[in-house]
Amino acid sequence: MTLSQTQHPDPAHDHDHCVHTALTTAAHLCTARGVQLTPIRHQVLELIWESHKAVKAYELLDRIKPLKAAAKPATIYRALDFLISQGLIHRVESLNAFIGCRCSGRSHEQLLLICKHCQQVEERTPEIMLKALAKELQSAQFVAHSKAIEIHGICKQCADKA
Amino acid sequence: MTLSQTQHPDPAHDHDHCVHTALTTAAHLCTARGVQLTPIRHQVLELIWESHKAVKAYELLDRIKPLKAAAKPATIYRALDFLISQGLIHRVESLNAFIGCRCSGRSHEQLLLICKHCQQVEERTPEIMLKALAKELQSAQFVAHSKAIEIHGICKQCADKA
DNA sequence: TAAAAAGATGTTATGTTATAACATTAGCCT
DNA sequence: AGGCTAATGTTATAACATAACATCTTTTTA
Ligand SMILES: [Zn+2]
Ligand SMILES: [Zn+2]
Ligand SMILES: [Zn+2]
Ligand SMILES: [Zn+2]
Repeated sequence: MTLSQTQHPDPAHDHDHCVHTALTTAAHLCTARGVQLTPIRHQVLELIWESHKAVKAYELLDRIKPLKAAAKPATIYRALDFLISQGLIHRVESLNAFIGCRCSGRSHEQLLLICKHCQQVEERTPEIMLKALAKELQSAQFVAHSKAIEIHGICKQCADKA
Repeated sequence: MTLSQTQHPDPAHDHDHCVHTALTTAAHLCTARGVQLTPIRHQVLELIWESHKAVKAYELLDRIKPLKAAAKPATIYRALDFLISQGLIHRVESLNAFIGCRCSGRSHEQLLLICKHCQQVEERTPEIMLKALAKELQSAQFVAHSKAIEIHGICKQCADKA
C-alpha cells in the first residue's frame, strides 16, 4: 500500500474502498487505544468520508440531522474534537473545515493541497520538504508543537479539464 | 537591512523603528501603486503594528472605536482586505488573526512561527524549504495560488525563561 | 452489588468571526 | 451640472465555535 504519495483523488477511483479502509482502521485503532468510537463519532467520520472534499461543521450538522434529529453544534464539535485527537481527521485551518486522514495511526506532519475548483484536498507527506522545515525551525530555535501547511490552487484533473 | 532572517521579536528591540518603517514603507508603496492609504486604513495598520502579536479583527474594532466611534465590523474587514491585497499584512489562518508584514513590497511566501506563550509571530522566508515545497508541488502537478505555512510552538525567548 | 468516578451526550445559551446588501459621501473627469 | 469611481456608513444576518450545567452510561472499586 503506497498511499503516502497518491494522486489528487482520481474521479474514477474506488471510493467505497477509501471509506471502508478509513472506517475499519478507525475501529481498530480506537479499540487498540481503549477509546470509544461511539455511534455519533462513527457517523461523523463516515459523513466526512463521503468525499475527498473538506466538510464544514455545520454541513455535518445538517447531514446528521436525518439520522439524529437532536444533534446540536456541540454534538458535532465534540465528535470532531475526538476524531482530531485520535488523528482520524484533520482540520483545514484555512477553510474552517475537516477532511478524513489517509494516514491514520502513524503520527505525521502533512501537506494539504486544496483545489479551489473541485474542493478536493490531497494529503501528502513530503519528506524532503519536512526535513528542510525541521532544519529551519532548529535554526530559528523554535520548538514546534503543531504544523499547518496548506496550499490553495488548482489540481491536475481540474487544470486538464479547463 | 537583513530582515529576512531576524530573530523572534526580541523584547528589547527598538519597536518604534519597526512601526516607523512599516508605516513609511506602506505610504510609499501605496503612492507608487496609485492606491489610497486612507486614514482608516492607516489607523488599522498602525494598530496592527502595536506589537508583534497577531491581532483579531474585533480587537482592532475595539481599539479603533476611541478614534472612530462609528466603526463597525465592515470598517475593519474592509481595511484588512485592502492591507492584505497590498501585501502590507498577513492573515494568520490558524488564529483568525492578522500581523504586519516585514517584507512588504516584495511578493513572497512566508513561514509563520507562532509562539503559544507570548503570542508573537515571526515571519521567515526559508529558501531551501520553499524550494523543496515548489518541487513537491511540481511533482504533484498542483498549481499553487496561495500558501499558508504556520507553525505553532514555543519561541527561544519563552523557552529560555521557563 | 452498591457506590463512586469517569466518560459521553443532551440542552440552552451565548460568544466570536465574517459577509451581504444597499445607502451615502467624496473626489475626479467631462 | 452630470456622471463616474472608490471609499465609507449602516443595518442586518450568516457562519463558526464554545461555555456551562444537566443527565445518562460505562467502568472501577470498595
Ligand atoms: Zn476516495
Ligand atoms: Zn480540482
Ligand atoms: Zn518590533
Ligand atoms: Zn514566545
